[in-house]
Amino acid sequence: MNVRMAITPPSREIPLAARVSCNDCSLSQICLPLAVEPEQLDELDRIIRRGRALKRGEHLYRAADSFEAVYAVRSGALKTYAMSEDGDEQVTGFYLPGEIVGMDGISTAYHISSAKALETSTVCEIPFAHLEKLSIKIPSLQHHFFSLMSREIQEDRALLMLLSKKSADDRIAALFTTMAARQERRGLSSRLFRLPMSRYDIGNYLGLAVETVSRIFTRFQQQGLIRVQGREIEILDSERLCGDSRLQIIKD
Amino acid sequence: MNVRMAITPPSREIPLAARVSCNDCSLSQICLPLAVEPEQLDELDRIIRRGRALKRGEHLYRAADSFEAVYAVRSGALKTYAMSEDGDEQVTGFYLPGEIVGMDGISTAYHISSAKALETSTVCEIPFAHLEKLSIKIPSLQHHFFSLMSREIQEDRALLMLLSKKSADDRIAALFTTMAARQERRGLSSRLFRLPMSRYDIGNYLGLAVETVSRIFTRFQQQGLIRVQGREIEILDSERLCGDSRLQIIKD
DNA sequence: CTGCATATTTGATGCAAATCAAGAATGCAG
DNA sequence: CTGCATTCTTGATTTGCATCAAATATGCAG
Repeated sequence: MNVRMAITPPSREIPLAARVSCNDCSLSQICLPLAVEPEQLDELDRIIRRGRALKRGEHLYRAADSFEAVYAVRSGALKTYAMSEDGDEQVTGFYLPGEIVGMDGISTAYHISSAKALETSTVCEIPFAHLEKLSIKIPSLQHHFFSLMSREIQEDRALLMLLSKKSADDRIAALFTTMAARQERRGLSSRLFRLPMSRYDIGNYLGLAVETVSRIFTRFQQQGLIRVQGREIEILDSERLCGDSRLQIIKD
Repeated sequence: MNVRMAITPPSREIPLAARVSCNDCSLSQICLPLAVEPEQLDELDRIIRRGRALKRGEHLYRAADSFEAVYAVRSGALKTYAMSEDGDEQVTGFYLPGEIVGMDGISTAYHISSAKALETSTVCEIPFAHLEKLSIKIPSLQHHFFSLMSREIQEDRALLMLLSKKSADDRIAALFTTMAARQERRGLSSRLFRLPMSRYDIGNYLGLAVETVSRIFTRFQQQGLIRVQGREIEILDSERLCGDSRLQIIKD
């Protein structure tokens, strides 16, 4: 009955689809399985379609596609964006490995935003109808899912605050801070990381012009807060970066 | 077993708590009960604590309060707001009768925002732990709740778009449009209504200075788009208001 | 390696909305 | 009704960021 493979295969180009259980996944402690007891993991495993691959620029789903599933990012990175009637794009989020994308659309039965790979990525597909059924059998899964959606709301709220009250400096600083935190959650360095998205996407997400983003990156580097090398970022002074990117302007 | 009162009592100062069933509530078709079959409504009724009253300015909950319940607004209006570390307030939403408030906090077990009555209001309290249990027995309720949270996400996204891409004019126009739609949903006039919140709250919510809000109200009136009388609003030209509050500036 | 497309940086200028500063209207307690 | 406290409106001024324009860097197809 137990179809899991005991050991992670000996590396080198084994298609991810071959990993038939969440058990074998290095992300299990930050992804859906964390809400499921080991003995129930099989049930979750059975409904998940693993290892769908996406090339850079490829869509996972588009706005108006019917809503069928949510997706756990396994590798790479995605952005979600919405289009207003008058055609301009708004980036609404970035999704890194271990995070769940696609929870918009539950209420409408179709997606209201599109999701696009920022780089070569793989995702695990979790059909939502199955997940709902399973949530009825596994209360902790239901709770976890409520919780995930609630967190999504919280993140949007934080972004709202950023966009309506904070200076361009504060917004960029916040981006670095949250990226660092998410790196850390995955067990990676929170000091040194690579931004998966373009300056354009950053500007769009934070409600700033590309030029402004670029200027602030440069200035933060001059102020010794970070070191920038293209998309590679090193946080040099997280204190000043978090705390008072605004105050120091007043002082200086 | 059936403890419902058959008929709505003959008006005049009957405490709302006396209405012991959602059945008797005029909002049942837009509130939680819409997700529940009549024969299961008793179960929902049993877990709801009805008719908690709030005076203008009173808090329903505060940030950091432990998260115990969500609330259906019965009458009046509430705002939710969050506080950033540096002390400034961000209004994150307004809640009208039939709407559910308090869904932040599921993931953290404590509220991350505060909810305050904008005017004398009553709410029905729905303990979340009970709701989760009941959702397991009533799949349509679980789905409805997922759906509500998803809609909350969608609304935040729309607001994000507004704040990062749109002019002050567009933001105010959007506020009128969504308020009108919500009035309509309640079966009230979408043309003539009263804003429950102050200019200050509007400015805060939309990321604008109070002065800017006031100026735009005045100008919209001069342009014949609306009629304003304090907090009373009459929509005179919803076409132009929705469509092209920006375009007309270019033309004119 | 070469060349074109795309992404990023840098500088100069303009404007939408914030801020500063009063004044007017409204609400409410006594 | 009177006076004080909010809330709202209006005008003058400042400013942060967008926009325009152009140079430079980077990636990648052939």
